[in-house]
Amino acid sequence: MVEQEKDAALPAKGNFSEWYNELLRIAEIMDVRYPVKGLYVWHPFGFSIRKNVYSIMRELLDNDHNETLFPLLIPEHEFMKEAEHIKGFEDEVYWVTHGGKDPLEVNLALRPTSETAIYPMYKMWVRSHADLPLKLYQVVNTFRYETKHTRPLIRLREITSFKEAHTVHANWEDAAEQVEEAIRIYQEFYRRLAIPVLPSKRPDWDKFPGADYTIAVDALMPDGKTLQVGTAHHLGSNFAKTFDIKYEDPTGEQVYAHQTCYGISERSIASLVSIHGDDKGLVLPPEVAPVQVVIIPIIFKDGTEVLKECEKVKSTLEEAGIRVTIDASDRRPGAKYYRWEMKGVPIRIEIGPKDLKNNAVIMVFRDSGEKEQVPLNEIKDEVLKRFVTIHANLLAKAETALNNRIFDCVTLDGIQGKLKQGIVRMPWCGKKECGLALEEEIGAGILGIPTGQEGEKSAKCPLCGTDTGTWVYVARTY
RNA sequence: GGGGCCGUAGGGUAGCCUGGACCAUCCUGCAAGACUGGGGGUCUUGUGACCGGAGUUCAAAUCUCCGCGGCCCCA
Repeated sequence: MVEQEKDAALPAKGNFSEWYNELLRIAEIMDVRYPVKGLYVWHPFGFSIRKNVYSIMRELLDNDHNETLFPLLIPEHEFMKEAEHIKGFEDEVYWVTHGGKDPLEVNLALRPTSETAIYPMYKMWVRSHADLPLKLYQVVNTFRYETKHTRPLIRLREITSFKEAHTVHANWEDAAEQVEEAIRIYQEFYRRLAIPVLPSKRPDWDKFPGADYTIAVDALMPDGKTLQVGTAHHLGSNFAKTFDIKYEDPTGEQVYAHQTCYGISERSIASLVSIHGDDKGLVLPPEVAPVQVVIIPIIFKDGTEVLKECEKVKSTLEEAGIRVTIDASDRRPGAKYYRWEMKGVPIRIEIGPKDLKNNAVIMVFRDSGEKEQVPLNEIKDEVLKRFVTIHANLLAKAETALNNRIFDCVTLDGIQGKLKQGIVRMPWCGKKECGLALEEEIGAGILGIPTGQEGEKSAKCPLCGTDTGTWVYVARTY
């Protein structure tokens, strides 16, 4: 057994659950040892990934949204206004009931999401059709008292990185258009992370409490389960009526507004880490890698010359805006390779005495493992060029992995085997009884109807036998 | 919702069944030093733990109960 665990070795990715937990620890993304169930700590390295990921989100939203910040605490009487909404959340709300030793006159909810914090203010802010559309977002923590198995970045009691947007529109159609826009933004966001996602319209029983409908995007995890990594909700005028959000239209009439909200959380990072990572650790798209290039000096006896060259290469790259680190610690080079591979650094540059002689460096790429010699004066261009191809390669790989694991089934026979591997697409008549019976029968969830679906071949609902042209995604979900 | 398993240094473990020789084993990490350095180096020295509380007992890492935390399976 020569292959005994070297100290920081990961379990194989095939053992996903263990691999995931170990990766978060060894790659220094999350520390799960905080002594409260479901609450976890971001390591600075993980937080740096988060910063890079969320700056993409901000870039995409800042086109026509404004960032804002609302309070964490919501008074009970506001929280309790929307009946459907309460029903959806009441079992998982944390309540603040005391100030010091004294009971509060009005209990305060820790936001599980911010509709009921934001909309009382929207009531005051929205006056005229000229105020619309109103598009705000915030990145905040939210709290849900999860009773199920909690998991870092995936199922949390404190969601630390909830990006929620809340928009107000003049009519239902404008709001519907905004929901589509939200899904386009999310798909672009995930494209930048090299993650393919599947948008679908959630079945009625699975929509956001208080919404007209919900469209969500799901990513496929390595173990074949899907992870819901973004949602967009058409709220109709349901909340507008409850919170009395009205505007004066051009004819001078007071009418209820229509609203949407859409959110993404650190589940985006769970999918990022899980989908690209491999047996050696993280694999990060260059755009979000905290360290984009690591330089490893190869030192024999006196390392002065080598280190000088490393510094020169570093400044060259930094001038091009690249995030570079030199690992001059006194570990063996091999140990450094493993360490930085674990951390997902897209490009490694090795510089030793041989390279000084050749006026070149050795470049190694994390995604493919490929090695090449690059002349000193071409380093910057090569790195920038490779950043592009690495991203393309990761995306292509992930797309292939996804497409290979979507299976069409027209009957329930053999469906279990497929569900173990990934997502099943099957006909469904659209009736709730059939949907729930199906979920019960196969022990998996209906994700929803793929958006933009039309002209599908007609088939029979495997439960009731009705002809239908509607196909749905079905999967085991997180 | 139901059932099961588990908790020993920063990480992984031995010891637990059958209480005593355990001021607790080994690997790894960490700190210091020396030789080293193109894929996880070697040696020396040092550092660090029985989840919390209550109970049983002459004696608890070990047995019992409660709490907290983790993992797995089924619905």
